[in-house]
Amino acid sequence: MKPKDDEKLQAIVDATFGLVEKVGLSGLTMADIARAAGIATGTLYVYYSSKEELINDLYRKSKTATANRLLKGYDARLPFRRRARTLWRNSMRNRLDHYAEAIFQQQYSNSQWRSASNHALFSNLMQEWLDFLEEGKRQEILKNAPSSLMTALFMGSTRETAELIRRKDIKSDEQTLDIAFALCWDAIKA
Amino acid sequence: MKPKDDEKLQAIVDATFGLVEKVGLSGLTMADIARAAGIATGTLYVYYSSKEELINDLYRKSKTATANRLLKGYDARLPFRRRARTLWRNSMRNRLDHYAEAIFQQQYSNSQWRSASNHALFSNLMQEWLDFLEEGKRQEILKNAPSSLMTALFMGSTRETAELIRRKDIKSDEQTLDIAFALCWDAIKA
Amino acid sequence: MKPKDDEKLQAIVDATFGLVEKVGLSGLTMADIARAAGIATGTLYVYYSSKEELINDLYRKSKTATANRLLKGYDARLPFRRRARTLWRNSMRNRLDHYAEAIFQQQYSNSQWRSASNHALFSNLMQEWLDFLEEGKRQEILKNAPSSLMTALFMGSTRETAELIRRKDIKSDEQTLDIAFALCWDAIKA
Amino acid sequence: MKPKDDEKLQAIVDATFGLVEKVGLSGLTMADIARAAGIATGTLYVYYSSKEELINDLYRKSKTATANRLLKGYDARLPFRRRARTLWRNSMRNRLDHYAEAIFQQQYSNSQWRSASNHALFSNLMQEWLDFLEEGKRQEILKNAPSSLMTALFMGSTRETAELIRRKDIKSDEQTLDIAFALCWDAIKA
DNA sequence: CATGAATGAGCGTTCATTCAT
DNA sequence: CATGAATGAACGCTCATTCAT
Repeated sequence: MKPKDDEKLQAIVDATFGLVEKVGLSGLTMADIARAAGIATGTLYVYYSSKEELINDLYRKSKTATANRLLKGYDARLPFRRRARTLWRNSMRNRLDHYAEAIFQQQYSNSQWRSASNHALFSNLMQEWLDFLEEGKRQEILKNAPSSLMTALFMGSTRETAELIRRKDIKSDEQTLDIAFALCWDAIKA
Repeated sequence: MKPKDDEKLQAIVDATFGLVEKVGLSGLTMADIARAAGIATGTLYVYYSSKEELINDLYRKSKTATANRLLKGYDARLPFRRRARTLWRNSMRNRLDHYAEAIFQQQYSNSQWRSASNHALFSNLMQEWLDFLEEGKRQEILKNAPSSLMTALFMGSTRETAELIRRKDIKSDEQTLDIAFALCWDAIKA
Repeated sequence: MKPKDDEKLQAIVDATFGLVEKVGLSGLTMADIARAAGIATGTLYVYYSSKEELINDLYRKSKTATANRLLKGYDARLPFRRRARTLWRNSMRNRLDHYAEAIFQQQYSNSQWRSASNHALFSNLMQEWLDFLEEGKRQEILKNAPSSLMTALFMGSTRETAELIRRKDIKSDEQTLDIAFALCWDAIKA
Repeated sequence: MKPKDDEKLQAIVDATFGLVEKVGLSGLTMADIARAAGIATGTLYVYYSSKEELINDLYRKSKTATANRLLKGYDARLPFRRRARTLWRNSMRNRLDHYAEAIFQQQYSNSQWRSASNHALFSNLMQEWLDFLEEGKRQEILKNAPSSLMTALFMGSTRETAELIRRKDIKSDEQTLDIAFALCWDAIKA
């Protein structure tokens, strides 16, 4: 008996992220994914029963991986601003180091594939972030504003900073990043 | 593009925006557009030589209309914060009142249709905005930060506020909007 | 403007009957039909929105044509046995002259495509036949047996006789056909 | 065919008949058969080298079993009409008690799988039936008509009667069955 | 100009069959 | 022998584009 091959599954995942970066989520075809993964089209259906399942599973995998990366080095016992900085740096590095995944997540959110179950998943993953915001508000370190606005500001900042670095419009040295974060911090602090 | 019949051209434009709101940019088909505009598919090709041209022209039209709406009531002789407030309110109202266009612009930016010429167009239209930011920085009213970050913060704020109103998560009375704008203003002011 | 082409529609119908005779109903493919009809696969969908619609419409067309052929020369004022003979001969000739249609109808009845609406249609077409049987029973010319059994005997007789002629197991001269019909008549007469 | 494991072979046969009843002959897939039989798809190919072989073998098995059931209780020394009645009852019961097989045989006859060798097989199995008809004709108990017509009448009668009972259109008591058989008998008797 | 029938490459998916384990 | 992952041709169907009318 030949068991399902983890290498092939990983090849499918990698191929799909790579293709989304090149042709966009709506330009994805099962044939292209199979070709890029080095397998036959039919083999795709051994691992995923439909294109929808494949894309939703990829979103789940990607969200989980992103969450882990965002929380890397995060320690609730550290000073609040230091924790904010860690989250900000992690978020920005994640966008730079896993650009294809970031593109995928963004396009997925506006796509026909968005599913309710994955939206709930998103909520779970973001719970720690929302708790973080609430703690900041309680301690009057952060402004008492709707979390959605705070999140938009924070994410907008990391996204645009990463984009500027990608385009080599700004350098990615310590000093520049400190300034960029400082702006974001001033925006949300009380 | 040969605008032989302005009424038909307008029907195509309106039909396309309406369809994007319903089925998304990637769900658009030329047949659907023609049907919604009340013409034959072949006639579409009298006005636009391809789907790509149609979509790019729509993006241009939409961007121009948006720019005009954003600058409505804007007067360079008014106090700076008052001008910022006008731009912020215009931006938010634009998202609420022309939701289909907002959806279209957002999906266009992540799509296979994005063209370099239209990206440049964006810069032209936004020149006034960038001048506005530069003036604020010069007068030390705004932080001296990259304009892209400022723009991200400003747009993130109007987008999320509009979204909260759409979902009826917050009311749209004067007081609430004043608070929402105040947050944004604190974010960018020096 | 180019209107839908009756010739093409007829080509589709003819091609499909011909293919069913060769490869069976379950062996039908849209690509084969298009090829045999001399058109592109996409064109098939101008005339029928799905394979199901095509097959159901063909069944309807075929049943109507069959009904007309069966009733050809039938006159309610003629003697009963003479009318029975007319129906029997028509049924048998129909099977010989339109063999592909007969095959199609038979396979359709046992297939996944059978639809309720077409079953009702069948009832309408057969009403005259059932009335005929009832009249015979009332006049005590026919046995007072369930119509389904009478129909099975009658159709079985015409089907098998036609089949024997097709295989050249028997001749199709007047005398032979008279005997074959006489057997059927003895079977159902009172 | 290598019957390495009779239990598995029987499981395949049972599974296939069961599936044909549910999804029809053209809806059969090797994967479904294997799943229903509790084995792997590859194992199917140990017992049958192709789908065609499987189906043809099933047809052979089914025909043999049917023949045995039809001849059950048949004794050449009994009176002719009594023997006819036994054959008629056996045929009808067979259709009711082994409906899946009856469906299979009927669909097989109109399918792409029909093979010449199995058609010959049919003749062998039916030899006794044909001898029976010839004996009846010789003794001038039966009409001197082509056996194919007699067979069609006889089978049509049992098939339709069984179908009426299945649909609960008629009862299956002794009296009703006696009448149904009487009709058939009148049809073929001299 | 306007029409909509015609086109055919390409889509997501299925499935009989093979073969490494 | 038994397994089930792997294969790829073929399926029904879609759709941007063309073109005869």
